Amino acid sequence: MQIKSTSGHDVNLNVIPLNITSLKAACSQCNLRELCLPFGLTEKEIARLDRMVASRRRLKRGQHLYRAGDPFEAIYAIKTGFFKTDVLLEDGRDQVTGFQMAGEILGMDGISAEAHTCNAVALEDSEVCVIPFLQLEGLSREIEALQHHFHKVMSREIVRDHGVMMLLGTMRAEERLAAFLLNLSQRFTTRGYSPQEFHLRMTREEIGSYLGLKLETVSRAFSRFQEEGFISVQQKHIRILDIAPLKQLLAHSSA
Amino acid sequence: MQIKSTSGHDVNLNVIPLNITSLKAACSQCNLRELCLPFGLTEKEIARLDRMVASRRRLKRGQHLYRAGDPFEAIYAIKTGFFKTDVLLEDGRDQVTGFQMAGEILGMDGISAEAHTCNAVALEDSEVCVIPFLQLEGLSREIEALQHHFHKVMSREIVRDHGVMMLLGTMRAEERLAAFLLNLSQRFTTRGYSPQEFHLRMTREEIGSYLGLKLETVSRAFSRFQEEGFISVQQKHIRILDIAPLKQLLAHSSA
DNA sequence: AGGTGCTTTTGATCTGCATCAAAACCTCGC
DNA sequence: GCGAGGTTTTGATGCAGATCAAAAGCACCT
Repeated sequence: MQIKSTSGHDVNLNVIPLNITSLKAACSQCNLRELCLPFGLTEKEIARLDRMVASRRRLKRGQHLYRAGDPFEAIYAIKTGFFKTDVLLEDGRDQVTGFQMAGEILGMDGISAEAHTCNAVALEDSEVCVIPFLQLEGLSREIEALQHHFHKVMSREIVRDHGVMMLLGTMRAEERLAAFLLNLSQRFTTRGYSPQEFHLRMTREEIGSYLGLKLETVSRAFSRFQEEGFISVQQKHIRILDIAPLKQLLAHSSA
Repeated sequence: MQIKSTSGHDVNLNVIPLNITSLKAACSQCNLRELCLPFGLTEKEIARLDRMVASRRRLKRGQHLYRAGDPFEAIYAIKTGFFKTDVLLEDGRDQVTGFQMAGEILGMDGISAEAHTCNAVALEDSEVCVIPFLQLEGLSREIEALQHHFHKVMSREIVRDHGVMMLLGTMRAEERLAAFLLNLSQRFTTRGYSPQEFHLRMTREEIGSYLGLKLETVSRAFSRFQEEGFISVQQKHIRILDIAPLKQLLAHSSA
């Protein structure tokens, strides 16, 4: 079984290629354009999007992109980095509602009330493209493909949330963690990274909060998966050794 | 303790006033237009919406409005009645993802994949307005207020889902039920019905599925609330006697 | 290099909800 | 009015995951 050292492969795990420094946003140059808002647009249309997405914003690890209550003005496309979103109850309890990576859109929760309803925090040094929302609406009244794709992005968020509700409502601890790992693996694959091997940007506590579990339970589930030989865990470094039993865990509850 | 019969008040609980029979949709005539898609539009703009929302559909209790996998063509505005949406896992487990009432929009989950991802079932005889989606996109490219309001409606769905995730991830059984009852009460109020007294359209099992609990736990929580004098329960008829302790249940976890 | 604080792991025990079971109740068709 | 099927309530017991506790590992600072 392939537990050999990962020496040569780490390179594409932490570093997202092509980290352009210039703050002139340029969807047309961006390697994420097939994942992100420009998807399906013609070159000409992307050029118009370029002009609108005027600025970028860099965030250090731990910095907030926005906080619950902040006035809503823009949505954000993640260019590089990794984020979490969380909501807070008055009594201090909080819940991580999602983890977002390159090419994904943040901030759509703010449209309804013209203020953000959750916090978005960078889990590593990150860079986002700022998309002023009124301008996006303006442009999507002119570019049908942009309008349609934006609707799909919002709808995808709703579908994703339903998946999390399913997870929180019906799954047991190990099923939740399996679903979480498979989901990450899937998303890394889409971005051209290894599906088997990746680095978790979040703590066990944050994973637990997202999955509706305590951090100790998350840790135990990781240990269990490792004992069973499904994965290898070294702190935040995860390697999926055998994906089948993880998938099977989701396929039938009674196991 | 006032558990006396509610004889004189039932009238506005089950029957939604103004049940027009003609199948010519007419947002301009609809008493829900301040809640539903036409919100914020001028009379002229509503008239254009009227022309687009060509048809209505009636459903008997138990009938599906759409099923997971059905091709996506339209979204639906609930004119009268009550729905649930649920998702199914291959192994048979399912999760109710929401309950929808008059003025709310169903079907936005289908936009992303051009197919519905959940089932929508009428919990009582209902009527919906069919809004062909491509036409809606077309019209909202022309009517800025319609576009913006539709985005708000989608965003509201995302925010609602985050609330449910919070509930499922961090709350205990009685807190979940309290949140559920307060949410229903709030929505009935918005629609001009009594906030204190209403009729549940769903079974204990459906409530349980939505709240991530078993039906027995839901039943026990109802009984507990009744013992404490917060509410009176007679089957599906609920009367909120003292709203404060329900709210308090949500305010601080340690109780 | 050593120290401080954070994160993770692991163990022991506790508990809220699930599960199993049965009775009561409500609805509807005949 | 009676019987069948579905829904709800209530009780007894079991268990998954929470909680409490402590040690080990790791990262970052001086």
